Amino acid sequence: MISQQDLLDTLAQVARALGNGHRLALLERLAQGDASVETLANTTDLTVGNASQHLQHLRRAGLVTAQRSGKQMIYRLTDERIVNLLGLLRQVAETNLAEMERLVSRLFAEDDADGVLEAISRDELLAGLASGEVALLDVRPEEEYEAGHLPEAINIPLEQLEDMLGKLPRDREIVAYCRGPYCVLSHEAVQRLRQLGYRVRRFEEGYPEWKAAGLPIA
Amino acid sequence: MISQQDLLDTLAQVARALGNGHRLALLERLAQGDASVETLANTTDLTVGNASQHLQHLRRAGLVTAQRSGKQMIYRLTDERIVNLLGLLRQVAETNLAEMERLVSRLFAEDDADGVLEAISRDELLAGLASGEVALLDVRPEEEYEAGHLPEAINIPLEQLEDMLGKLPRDREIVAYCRGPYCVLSHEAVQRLRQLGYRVRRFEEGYPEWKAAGLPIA
DNA sequence: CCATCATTCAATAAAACGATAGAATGATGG
DNA sequence: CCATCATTCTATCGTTTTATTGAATGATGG
Repeated sequence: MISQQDLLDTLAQVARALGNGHRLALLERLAQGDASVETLANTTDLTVGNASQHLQHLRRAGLVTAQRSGKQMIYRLTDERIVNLLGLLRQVAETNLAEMERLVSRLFAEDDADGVLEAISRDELLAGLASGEVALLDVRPEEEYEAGHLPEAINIPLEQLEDMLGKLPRDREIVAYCRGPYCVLSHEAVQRLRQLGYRVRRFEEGYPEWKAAGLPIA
Repeated sequence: MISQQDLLDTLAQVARALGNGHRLALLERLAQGDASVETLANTTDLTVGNASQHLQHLRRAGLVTAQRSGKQMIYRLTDERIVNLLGLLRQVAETNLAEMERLVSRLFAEDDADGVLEAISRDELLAGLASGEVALLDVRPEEEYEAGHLPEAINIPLEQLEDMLGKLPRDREIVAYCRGPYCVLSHEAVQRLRQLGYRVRRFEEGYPEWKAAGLPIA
């Protein structure tokens, strides 16, 4: 006989798959685009063997799928909603766990005592784009930009920021985005561009959240 | 120095708190309304000590809060969004984990070979209520009904179903609901009422989801 | 078919988790 | 203040999870 508890136990398996920082890092990386085990291992600072093991765990939980392409295994998220799930988990954690707020503020707000770096919300960004008052800047590595980006976004990887200033408009406010709410690339870019006199803010989300919301991508 | 990984590790702690069937059962019970440790232990088939331990775990993760009331500790969900989080987890699991689908169908669909018991969605229900074509039936125990229920819902606990048929209208379709998608009470009620000739369907969600969506409650 | 490369599997040890039983704490009513 | 009740804490043991290591598998190009 089947009870409701069996369902909850199975549900718990899925939640347990999310219950490891390394696996969350793998999922966040996969939200940028499909990748091989080696790529995933490199971008998450794991050994290949360890990454493989965590990916199997995620696969058993139905969160990722794997497909062979030549010598490599290419992993991908099974479902766009996983990004929504992570986003909601993040929101709940930030609201209700003091430790979380402490970490977030230490990661981001240290150089922002006056709050001028306040991030721009999705709705504000959509309005700014519609009115043509905002130019979008993608500061992720070129590879991730190529795998998908917000419409009309200019790509300047953070390392090359000062070398490619010519691509940035001076007549509009710039909104920088990167991998997601916890990615520091856009935060760093905003600080450096402000020093140079640009009018620039950070988008509070990133490419994966934009895509998971069903908004158009390029 | 703080890294993004520290944030993900903290986030993983919260996810790990969801990674146990008993704790999910406790959260589902709390979604019906606040409750004492003893009540929670009884409704989830745990010993009091064990329930207490799991509740501490949930509290450390920021998912529940406790407040003393006389001799008892009353626990509650810290955040309505936790219901949304569980709902999204459920959706992702059902879509991507074959095991999950198998369990759900074995729990519900055994006596429903012809699919006539198909559940009604939230949008359909709202339309039916607006047009007055639908009467709502809450088949949870009276105590949970009293703690909160959908507007205009009639309460007939499942055990007393046949004794209180007089409260049910004959001129409208009846929609039965209970604790949530995995709760079997409304499913059972629909089967028994159909045998008696009533026009009745099951609401595919439950009271907590309705409340978490910000819809009006009584 | 062989050498190579990417990935997975298998075995191990350390750490974390989960259930239980019994002691300790904290509030209540006499 | 004492007895009682609800809950939490402590200690223990068996199970599960995690990282590491090295061997095995599977596809590729010569």
